Amino acid sequence: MGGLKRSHSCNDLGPELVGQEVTLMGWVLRRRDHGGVIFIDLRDRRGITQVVFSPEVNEPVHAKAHRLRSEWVIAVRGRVSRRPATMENPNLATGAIEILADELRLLNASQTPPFPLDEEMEVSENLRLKYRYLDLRRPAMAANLILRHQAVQAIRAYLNSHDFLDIETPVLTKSTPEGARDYLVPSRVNPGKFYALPQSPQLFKQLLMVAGMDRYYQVVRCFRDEDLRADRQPEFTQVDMELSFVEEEEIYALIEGMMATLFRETIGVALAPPFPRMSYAEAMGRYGTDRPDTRFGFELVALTEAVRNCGFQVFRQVVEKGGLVKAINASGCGDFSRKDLDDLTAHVAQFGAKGLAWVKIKENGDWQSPIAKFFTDEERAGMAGILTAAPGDLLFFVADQPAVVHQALSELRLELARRLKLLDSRQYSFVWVTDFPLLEYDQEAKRYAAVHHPFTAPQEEDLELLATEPGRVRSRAYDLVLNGTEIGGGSIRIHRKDIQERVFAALGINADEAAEKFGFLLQALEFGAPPHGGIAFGLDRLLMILAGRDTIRDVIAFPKTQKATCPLTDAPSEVARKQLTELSLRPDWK
RNA sequence: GGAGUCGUAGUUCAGUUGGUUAGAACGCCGGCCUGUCACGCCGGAGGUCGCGAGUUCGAGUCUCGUCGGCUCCGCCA
Repeated sequence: MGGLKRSHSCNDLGPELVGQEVTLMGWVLRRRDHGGVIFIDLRDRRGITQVVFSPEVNEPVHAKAHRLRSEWVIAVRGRVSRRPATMENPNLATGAIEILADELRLLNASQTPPFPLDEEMEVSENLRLKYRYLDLRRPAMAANLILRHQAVQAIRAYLNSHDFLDIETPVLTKSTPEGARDYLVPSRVNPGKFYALPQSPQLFKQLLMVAGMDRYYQVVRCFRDEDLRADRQPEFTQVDMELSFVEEEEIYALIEGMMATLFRETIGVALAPPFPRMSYAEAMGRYGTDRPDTRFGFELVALTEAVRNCGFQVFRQVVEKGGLVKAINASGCGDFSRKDLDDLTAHVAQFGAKGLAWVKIKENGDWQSPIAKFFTDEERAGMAGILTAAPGDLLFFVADQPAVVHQALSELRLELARRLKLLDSRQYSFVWVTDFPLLEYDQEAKRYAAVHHPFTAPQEEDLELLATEPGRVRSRAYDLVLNGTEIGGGSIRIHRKDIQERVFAALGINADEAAEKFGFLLQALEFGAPPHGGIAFGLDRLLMILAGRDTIRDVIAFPKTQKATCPLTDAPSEVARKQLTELSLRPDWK
């Protein structure tokens, strides 16, 4: 750099520095060449400063500036100059000043970038990922990484001040049954055996509690070999924590404080804890999902009893077969077109709904609906009353088995909210969802499976149901939901071996299998395991919401495509035959 | 495993019912320009229409397959 040293960033020059000589280093964002005078917008990750090359200041330097191109890396030495009042740029933090260049060093040239970096133009994701280092130069993307840094710092500071220890856990660990598909790593030293990458440090953090560490946290990478989504990557980051000698209330308060700190210190939003709470049963009943978006209404209303003996066969038969009939009052949507209704019907069809009955309430209260004729006046009035229907309203009904009704109406209310633009990304609606079932019946495997994970404690008063009606046992698990996204979840754990064994029994895991898969945990529980519990947050999802983005890829420096590839490095890739034989792997696909 | 959608210049897109030489904007290259900040003006270059078959006198356009991006279902304790 020829003895030059950067004195300031491209964002911290103001009128107070007028007359001072500074040296900036950065990338050429744009060149405006007027022949006589040349303007360069110089960019680094902190901001943009205008540099002026004038023949009156330094003719050779001015001549040199003609050659500058986009994304060239340069060093500029010059004097800070106040801009004439009419030429200030209010869009730039440094818009009151400019640099009169007296020296220009070309630190590196650049090819013309494959896509423009200077605006918010939508560029194909493939190209952005292939040239991610260019994509990340764009101020919006840089801001996401900066936000991520600030968020992690705020969380660490909060947990450090609450006496937590940051302890690392293994990345090469043991594959365990249940849960997501594992990423496997073959062991060279132990032919035919495999490590698994952790889906979460669950067992290790429990062992740390047995070890007396009391309060543990880690910002930790986790791996799940499942199909990707906008909010799911094969590797993602958890803020993982575990505490001894606590119960639910202490964890709720701790986390509410952490969220308040996080939101204040990153985006300057003041949250107002405590957050509302809702049981799983209530969430399913009112919203049809265990992660309700509580920013808007359109709640589900049960009509099963009201239609049990009604004249509409479709509803009656569903009820007779043990199904549900539920409805949403899309208040004020009576002007939806036939196409709107068709689109919404198609939308709920993807979630298994065989139909979507609708009713428009006319000015005189009459029903405009394909199904109006199947009901008596009394039946219509009864349902309208339950739904508090008023003229101009639009009612939607779904009749089916409970899971279908709930999913269809849950997705319907989200789609309605999107269409009506009710989703304000600057509104932050938290809710704790509690009292989850401990187990659910897996139709395919013909056995019960853990809703949360197998180490979640059952609620004391439901313990006796474990052997008789396992599906009715409630757990001490909780999720924190923000704007319809599950951002974190955890539970009070089982710390007694006898209860852990009873849960394994309910899961159909026999003693031998339990010993083989989790023997180390069971043994640890016999060596003075303290009562403990914890929670883990999906850092990427949390950041997506903080950044107002709709995919976690935008808050991850180097994410993967939906096919789990990396266009930048071309991972995954083939490996040499020798590498496979060293690992005792004998591929048979060629 | 399945559904949808997109793929045309470096980028973002348009391209009619299948019809002659595939367009625009931005970017790029050259020239002019002393106050711009998405500078302006003049000129120019730039295309395997993702790939492969098929239908047709003729395919960017229709059909089938395939590859890739994205969204979703299943899956994700």
